[in-house]
Amino acid sequence: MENIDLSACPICSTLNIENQEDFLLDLKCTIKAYPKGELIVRQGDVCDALYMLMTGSVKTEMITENGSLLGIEIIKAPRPLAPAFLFSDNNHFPVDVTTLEDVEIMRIPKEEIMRLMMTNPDFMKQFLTHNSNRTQFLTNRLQLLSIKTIKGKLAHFLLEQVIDNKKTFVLNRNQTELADFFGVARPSLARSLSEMVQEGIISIDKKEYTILDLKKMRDLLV
Amino acid sequence: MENIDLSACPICSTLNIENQEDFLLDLKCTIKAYPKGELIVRQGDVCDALYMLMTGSVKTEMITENGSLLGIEIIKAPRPLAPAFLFSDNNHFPVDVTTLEDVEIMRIPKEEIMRLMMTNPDFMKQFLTHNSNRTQFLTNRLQLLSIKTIKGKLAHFLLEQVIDNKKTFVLNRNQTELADFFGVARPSLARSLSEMVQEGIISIDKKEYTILDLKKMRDLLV
DNA sequence: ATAAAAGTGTAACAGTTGTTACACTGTAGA
DNA sequence: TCTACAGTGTAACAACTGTTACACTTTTAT
Repeated sequence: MENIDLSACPICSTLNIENQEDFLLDLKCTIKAYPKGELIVRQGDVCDALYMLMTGSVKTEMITENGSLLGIEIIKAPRPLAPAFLFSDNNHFPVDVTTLEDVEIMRIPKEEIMRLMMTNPDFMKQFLTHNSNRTQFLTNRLQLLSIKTIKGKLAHFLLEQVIDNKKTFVLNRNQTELADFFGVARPSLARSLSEMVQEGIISIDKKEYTILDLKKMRDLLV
Repeated sequence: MENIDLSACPICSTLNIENQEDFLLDLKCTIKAYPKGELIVRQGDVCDALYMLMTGSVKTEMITENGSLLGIEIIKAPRPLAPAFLFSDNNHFPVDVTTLEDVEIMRIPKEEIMRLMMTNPDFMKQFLTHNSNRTQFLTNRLQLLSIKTIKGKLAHFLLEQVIDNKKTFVLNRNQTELADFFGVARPSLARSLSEMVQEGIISIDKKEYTILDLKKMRDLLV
């Protein structure tokens, strides 16, 4: 807990370092630890406080009405969980949250967040920006899901991983998790992947993917 | 413009009526009118001001990379358009916005919104709540899209329209728009609808839908 | 009132994905 | 090191959706 680096947190980084000590002391909050592999929040749970992931990582997923899973994202500390839902009229968590390793979570009451925003304009701005970014993430997710073919989804997703023109990258999801993320069946995803390998579009080595043919890849989006 | 009822606006309703006059006079904003059927915002346009829909209605839709449409929502005045994106790091509109009738739109600079939030805690809270509600909407949209069968989507969507146990309701979308909303092909949607009618689950008269068999309807979600 | 446009019903067929099953491989823990 | 177990590759078949086409109806505009 002492070694938390608030400056890495997307909503707290503007708090002055000199204030950080006082900030943490003043803040009315509770910290709780959870072991690896535990379901810590259920879809539908009331969200009346900000849950800040201090250490470790978690995954969030949505259970659709037909019972199938939809992976949403993997969150690494430090970052707040579902900050947007703290203020919504229907303040319930939209996802299940499961720990991927041992984690610590700080629970900050809604009133405290309100107070912080009132007294600290930078915090408010950061909170807004972070929520906006989350919305953008969801919008992107929506776009991915609306692509109808699995190869199309793969192309969209893999092209997104290309940073600085580096065509080799490592994913943090295995095939099963990727299938959940896309909302498709695992064998179907495997089939599409192996076809893309056969067609010389990509190569795969464990979780390391390499894009071999950018043009063919882009064609999959059409 | 004079007959705008700010109290109906989800982010301005807490402004005192006595303030409303001054509020509108003080506010540095511009108002612009657009005719029906015009594309007024393109996906990707920079969003550096809050666009408040004052009169009329618009629809928003997303163009996926394969060129197909995905209808997002229909917005009626008064309501802000895409308020969440005003503060995101990548402040670009995620959707196309097209007018459904003659509209008036007020453009309020980002700085003005910041000022309002600083000076008016209620406004801030409302702004936050509204953005949270938008996120919830997107989450729900995500859930709808992740349902794999068209009948499943229809069941999810139609059951959502049942308010106060009233099993007859009027949709504000025609079949073509509904297909876009679901991200499916129009003839496919028509087929599913006519099958559901034949099976005695629903009846349809123009845009008026009646749920005849709740049990069968719920079974479609499994 | 009438023509043009938009929206709907329907069909045949192709294409893609889901389901289920099973063998195989890699990995982590005893 | 060995043993579970999770993860992967693959196949056959069923199920569902997309595509295309066209007739028909309703709405809109002149």
